[in-house]
Parts: sequence; C-alpha cells; structure tokens
Amino acid sequence: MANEIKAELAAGKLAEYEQLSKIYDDIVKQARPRLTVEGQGKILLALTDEDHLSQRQLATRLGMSPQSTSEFVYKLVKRDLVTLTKSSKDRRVNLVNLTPTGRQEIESAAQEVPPFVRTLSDSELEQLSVLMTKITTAMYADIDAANPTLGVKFHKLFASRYLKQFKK
Amino acid sequence: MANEIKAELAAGKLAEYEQLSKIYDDIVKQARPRLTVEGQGKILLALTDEDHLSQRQLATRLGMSPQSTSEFVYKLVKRDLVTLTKSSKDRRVNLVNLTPTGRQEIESAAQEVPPFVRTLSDSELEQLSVLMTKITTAMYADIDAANPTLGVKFHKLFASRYLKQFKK
DNA sequence: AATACATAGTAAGGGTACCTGATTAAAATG
DNA sequence: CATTTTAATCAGGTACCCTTACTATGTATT
Repeated sequence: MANEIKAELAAGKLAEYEQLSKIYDDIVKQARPRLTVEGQGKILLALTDEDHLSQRQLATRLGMSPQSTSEFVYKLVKRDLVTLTKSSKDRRVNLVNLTPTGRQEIESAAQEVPPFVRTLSDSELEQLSVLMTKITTAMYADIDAANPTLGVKFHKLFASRYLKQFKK
Repeated sequence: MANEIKAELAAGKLAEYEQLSKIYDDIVKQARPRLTVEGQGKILLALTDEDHLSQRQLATRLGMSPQSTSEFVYKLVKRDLVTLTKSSKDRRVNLVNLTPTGRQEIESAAQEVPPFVRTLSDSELEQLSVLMTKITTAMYADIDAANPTLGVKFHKLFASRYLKQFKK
C-alpha cells in the first residue's frame, strides 16, 4: 500500500498548504488587496466575466442565496463599484453594472507572485503548474458533476482571472 | 523573461486551487466534518498539540485577540469539547482542557484523501509532495520571520495534524 | 378582465469568525 | 500599601452566509 501512503502524503501537504495560506496573509501581511471568491469579491469576479447581470443570475451562477447576493450588491453600490439599473423589459429585475471604479478595483487587485513560489526552480515551477492543472481540472469536473450550471461558470471565472497575465 | 512567466503561471495555479478549494466542499459536499484553522477548530488544534493551556497562551500562539479566544472557548465549552478550570497558581487564569468528546471530535475529523488527488499517478504524487513541502517550508520561514513565536507553533500544529497518518 | 400562481428582490433575524475599547479581578511591583 | 500589569470578559461592530417571511411585478388560467 505504498500507493496509498503517497496519496495521503500528497493530500496532507495540499491540505497543509490550504490551511497555511489562510493565515499566511494575515501574518506575513503585505497589504495585497486580494480579490477572493467570497462575498463582494465573488460578485465582482462574476461581473468581470459578464456585466449587467440581474441579481438572480448572479445568485444562480455563484451558488449563493438571492438574499446574500442582494446584500453584497448593496455593499458594492455603497462603495461605488457597481450601479443598479432597472430592466426595461421586466421592471422586477435589477441589473448590476460595473462602474469604472469597479473595473479598476478588479484590475488593481494585483496578482503578485508570492515569495514562497520564488523558492522553486524553473523546472519545479513547470512541474507544479502541470500537477496543479491536473488537480484543478479534476476539481472542476467534480463541481460540474455536482452542479452542471455552476461548474462552467466558475471555470470561466477563474480562467479569466488567474490566467490573465498569460493572455497578454 | 520566460522565467517570470513560469513563476506567474505556477502562482496563478496555486491561487486558483486555493480559491477553488473554498467552494469545492460547499458544492461537492461529502459531509466530511473538516477541522479548519479557524475559530473553534484553531483552538482544538492547538490543544491537541498541548493541552491545558490558558486562554492567554492560546491567544498568543494562535495570533488571535484574547477576546476572540474567549468567545471560541466559550462556544467549545457549550459543545462539551473543552472544560475550563481555574489555575491554582494564578486564580486569574482559566486553563482550557480537552474533554474526551473533544479529543474524539478531532480524531473523527477524518483526513480523507479527496478524489481529485486520486487523479495523479504515483510519481506525480511524489513530485507534488516534494514541491508542496518546499512551498510550505518557505511559508513557515516567512511566518517565522514575521512572528518568531507563531511560526514554530503553527509548524507543530500542522505537523501533528497532517502528518499523523505518516507517523504511525 | 379577474383570479391564481410564479418570479425578482427585500426586510428581518440568525450564526460564525474576527476585531477594538472599556472594565473587572487578581497578581506583581515599587 | 498603592500602583501598575495581566487574564479574562462585556459590549458593540464588520464581513460573510442562510432561512423565513413579504412585496412587487409578470404570466397563465379561468
């Protein structure tokens, strides 16, 4: 069962990284205004992918309750990062629109390479990218299997965000 | 600057994994009662490493405010996972002790190998472990540099938790 | 047209993880 | 013995989420 032990070790390391990264920024604070997939950040990210969505659409493709969506949108409005406009076709729906400031906020949430990544050599970086791609691909597949609508959305969301520097 | 691009790509993949894992459990829910390094879980983890700590000690080694510590300890008491005993040496301090139930809670927070790790081959698993070890080692170093007291504590915390199956 | 039902959004209230400021009680120190 | 430091707590606040109503507005049915 050397096989199993290898899987456990790797899974453990991954989990360790996951947990460590939660506290890393707090402690080694470098004031990077990261945009996370939570709350307001989640909304902004979704709007980057496609602007002028209704709150309902946002809720659906983010897997959040409409109430939470409403809350975060309201907070973003107060921060002038989005505006709300009533749809002319259906006066019940509120379309959420990114403001220039909102767009800027997303851009400026710099995607810096953290120092700990710098410790890897060139070939190690390549290895890591390959491995992590396999892992995230499998994760997307699982998410997709559990919720076909969501999966694709998140894939697009992350692709546009984390591979941006690559597109240029 | 192919070098830089590789670093960015790897960092992006890591960030993508980090964000994806936040939503993974919600969506692909498999009811694994994970013990995270947050709030009450953080306290439990610290107590696994060393029992009968004062709230002050907990706060210090977890990098939390004493007020939050107090709050989480209180919640754990209500859940019968820890008990409080007044120190005989210093009647100001409340020692926090794990109950059998608390110990059980930690044990049962199974450290399962998530399905997406299974997609990697044997040699890939080995590679991943090596790479992640380098990364977490660098993270610990950074944390340690920022806060010498904390760093060591967390290292011990995670080592005891995520490498337990390995020690056996 | 009138009634019934479905849908977009909101209000109210709740839970968890954190934080700061102020306060109490007990210990340490001058 | 009076002052200062320390351990813990209370009060109040923010961000992220949810559930249970409830209000508009739209659509379908009678």
